[in-house]
Amino acid sequence: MPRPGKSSYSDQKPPYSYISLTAMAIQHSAEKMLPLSDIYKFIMERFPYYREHTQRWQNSLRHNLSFNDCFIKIPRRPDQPGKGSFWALHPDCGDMFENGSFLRRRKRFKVLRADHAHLHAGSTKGAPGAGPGGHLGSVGRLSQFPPYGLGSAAVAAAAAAASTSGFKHPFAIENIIGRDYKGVLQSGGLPLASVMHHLGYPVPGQLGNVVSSVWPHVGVMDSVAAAAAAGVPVGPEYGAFGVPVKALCHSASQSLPAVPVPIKPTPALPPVSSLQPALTVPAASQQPPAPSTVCSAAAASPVASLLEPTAPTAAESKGSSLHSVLVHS
DNA sequence: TGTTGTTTAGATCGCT
DNA sequence: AGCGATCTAAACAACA
Repeated sequence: MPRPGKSSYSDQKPPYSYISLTAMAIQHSAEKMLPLSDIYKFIMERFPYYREHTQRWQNSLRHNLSFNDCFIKIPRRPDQPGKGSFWALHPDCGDMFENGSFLRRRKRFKVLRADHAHLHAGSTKGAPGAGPGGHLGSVGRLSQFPPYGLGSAAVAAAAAAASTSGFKHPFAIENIIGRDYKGVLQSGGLPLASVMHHLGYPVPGQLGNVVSSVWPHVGVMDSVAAAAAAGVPVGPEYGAFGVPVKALCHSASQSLPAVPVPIKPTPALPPVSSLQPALTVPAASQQPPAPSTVCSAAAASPVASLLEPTAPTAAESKGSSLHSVLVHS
């Protein structure tokens, strides 16, 4: 896999995997979810390399969407007619990339299910031979979200939370598309606040307060300096692909975000301090206390709560015992 | 009919 | 060498 060098990406393949590119596109969107066609558009707009051989890479990209548990499919709302579903990032997948870098995944993201019997009983199209051994993905993911309402909103909220989790690497999404990311925060377009409000969370009136109080660990620094500090070659060519001069990153002194992520959405939230233990990385994950701990906390997000429907139907019960983990290699 | 989504299979590459 | 991640190709079904 080529690494960023001095030449432009315009004539060579970007060093990002399809998973990374897709994640970028989704993260870049205001709603933190995109239809397939918009994912195509995002990639083609930013990476001229992908303006050719579209059939090849788009097929691969679709394969990745279906295959990888880090992507969740969200049905369209009735008032949003169109082709295909929306795709979002699984709330837990923010910790998927090594040091937040989109150049490399540090571990595979998988959704594990305690009750594998449902895998066999609840299969949709039958797909003979497509047993659970190879692909836990499609049936184990969040395809059972309701086509409208809380599901999509919660996904957006969790995705937004995940996007602010702990990425600090110069190739993290904030640094790649940081200008827009930052703009969303500052322009009031952050879906998290509105969605949290929708879910009944207390939302500060001023978004600036949100940024400063909800993400006090978020600072602004020069991405080039960050890259240099990380020992990553940096060249001016990144500007062509939206890498900002100033990008968000996290200070080392802060490891936990103050985003309240209760197990289930409740009108009255417990004090953040009481939530802190739940926000820490589970011991089983054996992850260092990296700034990305919120990614694990996202497991307790509204999205995660949706994985446990209160009154599951036969189909919905496929996700009733679903939980996600980051599989360490 | 074209797009979207799923699945299978094989190849390549990097890491241990 | 073995394994996992990724890429590529292909077939097929469902849907707008």
